[in-house]
Amino acid sequence: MSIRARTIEAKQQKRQKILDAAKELFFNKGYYVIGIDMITEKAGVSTGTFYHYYKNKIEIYKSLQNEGLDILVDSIMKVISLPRTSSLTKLKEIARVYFRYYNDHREYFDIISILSATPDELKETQTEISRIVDRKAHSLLKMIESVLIEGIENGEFVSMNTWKVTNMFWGLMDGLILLEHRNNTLNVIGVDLEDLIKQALEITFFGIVKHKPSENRKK
Amino acid sequence: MSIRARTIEAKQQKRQKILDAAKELFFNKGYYVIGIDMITEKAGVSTGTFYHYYKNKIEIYKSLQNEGLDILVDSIMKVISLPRTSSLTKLKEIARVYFRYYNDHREYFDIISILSATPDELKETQTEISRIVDRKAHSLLKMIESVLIEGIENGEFVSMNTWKVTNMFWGLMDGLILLEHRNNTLNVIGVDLEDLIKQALEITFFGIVKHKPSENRKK
Amino acid sequence: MSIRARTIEAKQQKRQKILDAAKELFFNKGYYVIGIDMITEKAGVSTGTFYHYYKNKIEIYKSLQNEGLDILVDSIMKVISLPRTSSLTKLKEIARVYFRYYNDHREYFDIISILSATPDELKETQTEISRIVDRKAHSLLKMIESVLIEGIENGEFVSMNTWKVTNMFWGLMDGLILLEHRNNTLNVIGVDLEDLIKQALEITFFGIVKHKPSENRKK
Amino acid sequence: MSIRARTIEAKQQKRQKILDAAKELFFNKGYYVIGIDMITEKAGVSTGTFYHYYKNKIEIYKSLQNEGLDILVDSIMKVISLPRTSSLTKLKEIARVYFRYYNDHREYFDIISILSATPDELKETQTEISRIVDRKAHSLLKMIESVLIEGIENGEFVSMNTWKVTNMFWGLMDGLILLEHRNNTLNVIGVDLEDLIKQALEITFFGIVKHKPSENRKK
DNA sequence: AATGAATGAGAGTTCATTCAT
DNA sequence: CATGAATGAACTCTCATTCAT
Repeated sequence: MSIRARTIEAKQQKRQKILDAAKELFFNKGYYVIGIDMITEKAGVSTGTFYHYYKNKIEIYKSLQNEGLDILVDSIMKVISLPRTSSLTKLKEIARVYFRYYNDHREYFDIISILSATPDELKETQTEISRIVDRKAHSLLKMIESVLIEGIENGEFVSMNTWKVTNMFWGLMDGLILLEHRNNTLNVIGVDLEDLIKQALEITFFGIVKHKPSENRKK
Repeated sequence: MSIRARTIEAKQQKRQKILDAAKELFFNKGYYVIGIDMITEKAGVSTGTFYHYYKNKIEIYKSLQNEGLDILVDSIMKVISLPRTSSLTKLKEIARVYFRYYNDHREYFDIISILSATPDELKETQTEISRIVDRKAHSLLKMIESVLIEGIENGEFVSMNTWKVTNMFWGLMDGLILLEHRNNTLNVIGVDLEDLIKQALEITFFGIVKHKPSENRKK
Repeated sequence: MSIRARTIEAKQQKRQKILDAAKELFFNKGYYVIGIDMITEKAGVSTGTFYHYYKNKIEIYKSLQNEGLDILVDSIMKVISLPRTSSLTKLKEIARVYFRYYNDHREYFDIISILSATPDELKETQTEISRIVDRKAHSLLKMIESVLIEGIENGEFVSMNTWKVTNMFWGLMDGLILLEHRNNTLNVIGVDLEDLIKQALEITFFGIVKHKPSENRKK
Repeated sequence: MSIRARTIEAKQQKRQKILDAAKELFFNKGYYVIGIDMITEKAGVSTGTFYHYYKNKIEIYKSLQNEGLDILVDSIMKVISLPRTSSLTKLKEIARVYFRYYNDHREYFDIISILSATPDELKETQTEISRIVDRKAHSLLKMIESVLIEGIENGEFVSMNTWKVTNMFWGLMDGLILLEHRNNTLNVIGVDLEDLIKQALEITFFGIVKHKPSENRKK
């Protein structure tokens, strides 16, 4: 490895070090409580270095969203491109993947949670990374919508407003995970989150799958 | 009405005016984004007046929690003291009441949401109002627990850790409402929140009600 | 006593109550630390009432100086008008009286201490009471000067700049009392303040009394 | 001198510039009258810069006490370590050194004056510098006490409570200097402060030195 | 005469961001 | 590239004083 390469790598490492420090801090305390100084101190760099790698406080928050989204998108892409899999199964798999993501990358959860209340500034400011994140989140939902469209086309699902249902589907998962995120006491009575999600989805999907006459769901 | 009485009322009105301004602002933008100046400007009072009525920023936030909780507690009390009502029905009624509360007093939702992420300061500072709010929230859950205990005693429910189940029950409702709160698109496919809550509770209660042999729940 | 008289008296009492509260507070904590609210609360009156009796914060401080000075001036006047008393004895008596004043009215000491560092505002603002206090303090020194002049005239003292010596004489006493005021440990080795003052004055007076050739300063 | 060194020096200079501005202002007007803005304006720096160098208003005041104490302690240390000098002479020298200190560093006098009334906050807050100042003041008195102990051991002084006498000794000097500090008119009649201190100490020391029967106190 | 609610300038302090070195 | 000193607007909060009742 050349010196030049090592230097470039070293830079990337520094950038990541800052991001990691910010990730942990934002996750624990939230956007407003964390100051730049706390991040630089934890990362072991100077203020100037911070601003060398990130334009401002909002930018690093967006970068975290970006990083977190990348991991999630990757996992969901894999599910969607599964061959010989029913659309309903894919949706269920997507839910399971999201749940796994929550379990394995808890640090990102609060930060990416797309629909969650984001700092005001985040919404107003439109920087480069900001647009990337928005686009990525949008494309994530578009990917899910494609499953719904696929399902309609192959006769699994009834006709529907796919975009609205996509959003609702995501919101449902998000809400249920949040439920556990806030009070991890669900399994007290033998119901664990994964099960709850499954059942909640069943209820929801009841509305979108094409019913064979024999099927009956009593309330 | 005497002059004196009119004055006292006027004072109360001004206090409320400040609280209302704060309520709307906190609701829309969150604790950290809102400055005292924004509240006083909206309320049409001076900085000094604000601090005449509220000790500090945290205190007014707590006051909003208090006010919001009072409305909710009142409604739930009424349900609990219903005569000739099964414990299960009471729990379902409590859920419906909470949903109604969310619908009618949306301004308070983010602020009181007991399990939601509260500003760090709120947790640390222990003022008078702070203790009142904590006690009130606790007693709210205790009231719900009493329904569970009642249900166990009259043979409706199986034996269980009532306190943990109480928390779970509340978390479930809170999570589901939040789900709608974030993206109000649930009814797109004909499932409205009230229905969803009902069904979610059915799933949950399946774990705690005593089953007669004839009852069957197919999944 | 008529109702009117009783009312007037009541007013005086209220005025005094405020002054007493202020006296104790200023004495313990100093001018800047004490707020109007502390005074009114201690006195059991409203803010408005305070400003009814005293123009502002400075004014009540000056009033305390005035009251304190009155007591002191009275005592010193009595000494000065003593018949058949040498000027030197008078000066020594004045010192003793000042020492007694310090002992009996310690609350006033910090406040009146004429030469002590007074709040800046006090020096700059020129109100009615302000002028009275200044005049009174000045006349107190003038009274002392008169003893010196008397002493020169009757041959007890050498010729001198009486005004400067007066100031020095007062400063000496003030400084010595302050010495004790700050660390009341003088008597540790058997020297009590009264003695120290006496001796210090002896040293000082050695410079102003006319020495007979035979005189020798012993002890 | 390297660029780096020049920079470090520049930083120290700026820190000192702020301290000097504060010194003069505090000295002239007192702790409460001086605002941060006055200091920064005089020093020609911004508010932020002030807080870059000093944690808060109390801290810079303590820093001044620290700086002032350092100068004084240095001088007194030199006296104490004088070889072949009687303990009584050392005490007298300490007094002279303190008087010189007062003369040469008048700016510090009000600020360090250990026994003087310090702002309430200063007493209550326990910061790092706060502890340093307290320790330094205490060790200053301990140094003086060591002279007394030495004097007792070598038979110069009678047995006594050395700690109490130390405090009294310091208070005596402090009081006498304060006397002059307030009204610099002592020398009006040919008695200057240095002389007065000497004489006052003679009186005091008369109580602690071992008297040979032949000794007679004259002057 | 008495009240205390209302005022608002100004206090001390923080912190995201810039820029000379 | 990296530093961290410097900035200053903005923040929360205080308090002497006023004035309608």
